Amino acid sequence: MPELPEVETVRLQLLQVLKGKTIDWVEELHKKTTRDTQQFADRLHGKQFVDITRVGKLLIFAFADDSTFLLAHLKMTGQFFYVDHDEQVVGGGHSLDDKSLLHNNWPHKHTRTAFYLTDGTALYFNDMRLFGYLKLVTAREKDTIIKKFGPEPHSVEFDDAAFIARLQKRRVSIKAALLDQSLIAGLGNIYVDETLWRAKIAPDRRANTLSQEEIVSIRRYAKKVLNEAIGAGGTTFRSFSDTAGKAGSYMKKLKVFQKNGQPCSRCGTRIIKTRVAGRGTHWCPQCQK
DNA sequence: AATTATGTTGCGGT
DNA sequence: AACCGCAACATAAT
Repeated sequence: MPELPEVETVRLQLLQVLKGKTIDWVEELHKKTTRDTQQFADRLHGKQFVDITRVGKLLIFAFADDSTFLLAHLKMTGQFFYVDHDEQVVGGGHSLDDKSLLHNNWPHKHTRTAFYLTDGTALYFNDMRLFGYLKLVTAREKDTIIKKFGPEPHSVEFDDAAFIARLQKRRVSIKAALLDQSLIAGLGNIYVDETLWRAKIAPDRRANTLSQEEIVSIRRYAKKVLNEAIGAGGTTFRSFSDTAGKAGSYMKKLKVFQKNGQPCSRCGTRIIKTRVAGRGTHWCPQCQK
């Protein structure tokens, strides 16, 4: 599920409900999720949420005690759910009529970590495939990790010239390059395919064969696609909605992802699905060159 | 029923 | 530094 727009959607939802709340105790239902952190539960007792930020697809929780930060990566199947007294659920990737999400059914099969708050509400981290992680770090460790990320496409610090220079040293496909979070942060499989269709670039082009104009165009459309997807509350191709019932609507705007066999909306040629950079890749063989 | 695919990244080896 | 393949894991679809 989550690329930058989905993680941003989760961030905004969680910030609304968690800000100012204090953790009473933490239950680790599967140790792998917190594998890198000793005394995970003990260290979070009494911590008060003050902010949630995001770098690429990584969520960063800040507390009133700024000696400690909680990093959360959803990877493929991580989801946060916040359950309040009225059994209203906030999170990602669930359908509203799923009765297993009622308060008295938590934690459930895929809940890996549960945060019980002092006001009686709870935050649950579910992760079916166990790739995601929760990790406690110091401010210094957090900064070291953040430095490894490239700029996000919409960032004011994004330097087109530096991006061009780095891409022109890469002999891998442009698809592989755009998935590399150290070059440009936030794109995943869906939004790379969508960006390249809009920029009219074939995903298997070697990065170092792109012109400066083409690279600038990629950045422009990456920014546009991500911003539109954030505005739509993200994309998911399984049932998805948030408590307001509007999240996940970017699905309707997809041009190529999971559209194989359907006519390209620009030229009518059938969209194909091939394997590029080891990933299922959707594109128009006619208008992407 | 076995094989294949799935939204992400990190590692080890070249 | 860049790159490639594979690994982590669970489940649904073919």
